[in-house]
Amino acid sequence: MQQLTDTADRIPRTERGRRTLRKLLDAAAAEFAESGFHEASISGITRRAGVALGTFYTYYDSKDAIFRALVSDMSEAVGTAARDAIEPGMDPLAVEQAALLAFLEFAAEHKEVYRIIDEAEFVDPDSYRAHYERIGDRIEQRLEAGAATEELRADLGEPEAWAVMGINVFLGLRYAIWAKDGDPDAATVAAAANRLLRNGIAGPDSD
Amino acid sequence: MQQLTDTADRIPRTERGRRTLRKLLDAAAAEFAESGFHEASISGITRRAGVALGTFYTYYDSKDAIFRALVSDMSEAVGTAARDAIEPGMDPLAVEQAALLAFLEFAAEHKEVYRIIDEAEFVDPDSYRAHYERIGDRIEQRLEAGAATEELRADLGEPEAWAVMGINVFLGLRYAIWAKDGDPDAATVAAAANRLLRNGIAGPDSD
DNA sequence: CTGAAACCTGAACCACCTTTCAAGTTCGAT
DNA sequence: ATCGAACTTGAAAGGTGGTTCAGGTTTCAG
Repeated sequence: MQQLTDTADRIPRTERGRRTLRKLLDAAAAEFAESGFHEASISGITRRAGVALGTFYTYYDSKDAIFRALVSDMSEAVGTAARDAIEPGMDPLAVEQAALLAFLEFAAEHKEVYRIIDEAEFVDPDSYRAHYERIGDRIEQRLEAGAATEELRADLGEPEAWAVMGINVFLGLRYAIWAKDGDPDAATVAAAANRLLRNGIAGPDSD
Repeated sequence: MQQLTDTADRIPRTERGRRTLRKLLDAAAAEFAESGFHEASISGITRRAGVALGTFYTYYDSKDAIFRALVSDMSEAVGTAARDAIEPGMDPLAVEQAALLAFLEFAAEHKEVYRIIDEAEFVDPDSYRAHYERIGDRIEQRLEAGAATEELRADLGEPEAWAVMGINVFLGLRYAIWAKDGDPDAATVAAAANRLLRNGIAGPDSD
């Protein structure tokens, strides 16, 4: 879409510039979350940020560019939230439970992140795919580490990692983004998912 | 967005009209799949369909309207594909495996369905949510039926249903939409998922 | 055959929004 | 204090594409 070395965003050299850049990013997050990428307008972003329209182009080359910057930020924030929840010494299943719980809480707290990353599927498909592949890889590594200590089955791989990721994302969608009155709380949901991982869903009469 | 009884699409009364409507729907599916909702243009749709621009408005009130019609069609097609895979007499875990396998094959065959339904999250959020809630409900019913015969655990509910749905959707994303050379085939993936449902992922040393 | 309804046509209208730019203001190193 | 660079401004250019509409063509029931 652009030249080779074009990273699209300019690094501000003064304090005022840094403040303006931050205001633009915050405003863009709010605007994209509220209106979606295409309904969002640059004039909407600059209005929220309290700067003139032209100022936008001092920092970003296009609407796409600021969206990409936002996706990259948020993708990292999601990863950080999950990683921070993991304490050394946890067994592999406890790790998965803690990661899911952290994710559910993060998603409830930052619904806009969910929406913006989802919309990247259409605005910036490469980042979208990279986001999920990165998370999938990380889960797969955790599963393999668990297999190495025989606390998890030995035959776990990419399909199981994507299955775990799917569980997490859909429970986030249902219980964080689409939360309803009377829903179980995040810890209860995470515990249910962990029971599934621990024992499966088969019953007493299962064979 | 419109009047009360406005269903937006007009039912053709002549044979020619029915042919034109079908051409428009097919063209719209192709156009939306290739370009996404916003990049897609009505003139692109009518060009593909081989009709004049104005003809579009004989059948649909807006770009949104034909998109909604498409989402509704496709949501139904996904449900049908899964349901047709289920044979009477299957035990509950075999049912889940068959449904997933059918879904993976359907998704690989109709990648455009995946994309269009996903994009409904932004173009027509109510349909998107309705789509997943309907599928979630159906899975939950299957789990409860399995619990009733004690072939599945008794404590399964909505969280487990959404977990199963998440597994299915993400395995579809990874192995149908983003298929790579050297990937396991659909049956292998479905079997891996079913092992997870059957036994969980815990290993010999798990407690 | 006939005529009214259904259907088709495509140029033009129009609203909206991204992006540019020339001119003015503020910052901060020296 | 000074001056060049950084930053800001907002009007207007330039494009795009959804939607309308008046007039022509086709269909099909009677």
